[in-house]
Amino acid sequence: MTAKTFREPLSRERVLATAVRLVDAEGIKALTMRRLAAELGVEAMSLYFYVAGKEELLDGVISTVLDEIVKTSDQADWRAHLRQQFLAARQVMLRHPWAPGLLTTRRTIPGGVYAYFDRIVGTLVDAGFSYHLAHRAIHAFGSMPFGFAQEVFSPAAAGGSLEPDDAEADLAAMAAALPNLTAMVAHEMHGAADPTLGWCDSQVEFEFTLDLLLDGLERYRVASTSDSIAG
Amino acid sequence: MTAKTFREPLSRERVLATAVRLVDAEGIKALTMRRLAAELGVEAMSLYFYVAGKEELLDGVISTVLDEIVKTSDQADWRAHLRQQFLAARQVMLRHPWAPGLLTTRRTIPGGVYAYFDRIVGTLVDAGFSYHLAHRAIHAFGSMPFGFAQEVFSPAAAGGSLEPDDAEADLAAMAAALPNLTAMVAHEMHGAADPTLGWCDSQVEFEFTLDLLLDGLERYRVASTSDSIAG
DNA sequence: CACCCCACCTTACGTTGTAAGGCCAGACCT
DNA sequence: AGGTCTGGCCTTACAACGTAAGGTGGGGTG
Repeated sequence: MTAKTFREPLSRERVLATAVRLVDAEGIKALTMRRLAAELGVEAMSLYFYVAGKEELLDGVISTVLDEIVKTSDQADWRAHLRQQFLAARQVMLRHPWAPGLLTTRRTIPGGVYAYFDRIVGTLVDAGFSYHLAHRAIHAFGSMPFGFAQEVFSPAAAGGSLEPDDAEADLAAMAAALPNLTAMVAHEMHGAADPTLGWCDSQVEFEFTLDLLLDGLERYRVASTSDSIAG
Repeated sequence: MTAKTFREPLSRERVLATAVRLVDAEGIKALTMRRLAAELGVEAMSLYFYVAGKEELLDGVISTVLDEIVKTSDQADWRAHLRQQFLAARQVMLRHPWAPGLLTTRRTIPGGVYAYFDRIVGTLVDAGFSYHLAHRAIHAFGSMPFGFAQEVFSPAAAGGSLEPDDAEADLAAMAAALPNLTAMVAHEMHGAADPTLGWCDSQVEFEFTLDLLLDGLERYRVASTSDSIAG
């Protein structure tokens, strides 16, 4: 009877969850107050009862996404632990490719992030890091705790689609203008096993950079602890 | 005579330069077509003669900023060379704190960036890097060639101002909830020589991360060259 | 003198976020 | 039962945005 007129009552969680689904499906540009309201079978102004405004909506959206990173690693070694943690975060970001771009443009740090970093610092200190080195490590990690690296060469994930365009049209001209880059691409494409992955496997790159940082930090950690023993 | 009515004719360069100055002064939000036109003593639609639209304007703005990175290092050692290069880029980004955020949200790579990266790859290959390792290095650098690291903890540079707020109000509660983070802050603040710099000197952090990456890559380079000799 | 076209302007439309206030069903009190 | 309150949603309205369409005027060229 009431099937036509009945409507699931709104809630902050429902608004934010719907917003995430909307952005997943149609991109960040599609997230307007009116569009989101329509998605919920409601008028735009009704959202303001649960969200202070557009800015707070966006904050809530990234908080919702970050809350998906719940994986608590079972690894004992600090390197393996953080590695597993950051890779889990990366899986979340792959589900929401727009999230990194949104996160970096937000000027308020969403709630829960501090607790997240507190656990990371705890892991480092427990492993023998000084607070000073832990601080450095946090900075060095950059956005990797959130599961993404600054991929300047493929910002297409932020919204639009990457078109190959007339890439092969003037390949000769490109080779002349950019000799090193074209040589590199040629070398890397050659050994590519799976062409569907493209010549640029981000997963491998992500792990390489991550290990580079972890190994480098481990070296500092060992050096500092042996210092304190020797000196 | 014509001082009242005379007006410097528009040009793409003048439009973009004025846009950069406007964003420097009033933030990215202030960059609207009408506002920029007013800044040039002109109507909004006149800009479309020199810029296809808002998106192309933004692309042009970051291109203009990136063009400021012209410093060609005189260092012979690849590490010192790239270090000097990236630190010079950082100076540019410090002049335009909004640029990193804008760059990462753009979905088209601005012209000139490829040439820039081509030179970096050339530097690496000349230093004995394989194309494979050079590729890895490019990814590992992330946004550092552009002079900035992903600073998740201070996205305030993107627009708003960071207010200390009631940070000291419930410090005890924070210490309980975030024991590791508060301990780290306490330790780091203790040795701070210049309190005006804050306890978190980004310059030092930037260089630390940069050296971490450069040293790590150097290790890979040496390992690969000794491999090719030994094997 | 007629013409044209470059560079700029006028007008107008659709869309955005959101301020201000209305409306109505159910809860609650008397 | 009737009056009042109020939480939850809607209506209306406005300023600002990007930009499509077309006008205009003056200097250069035929």
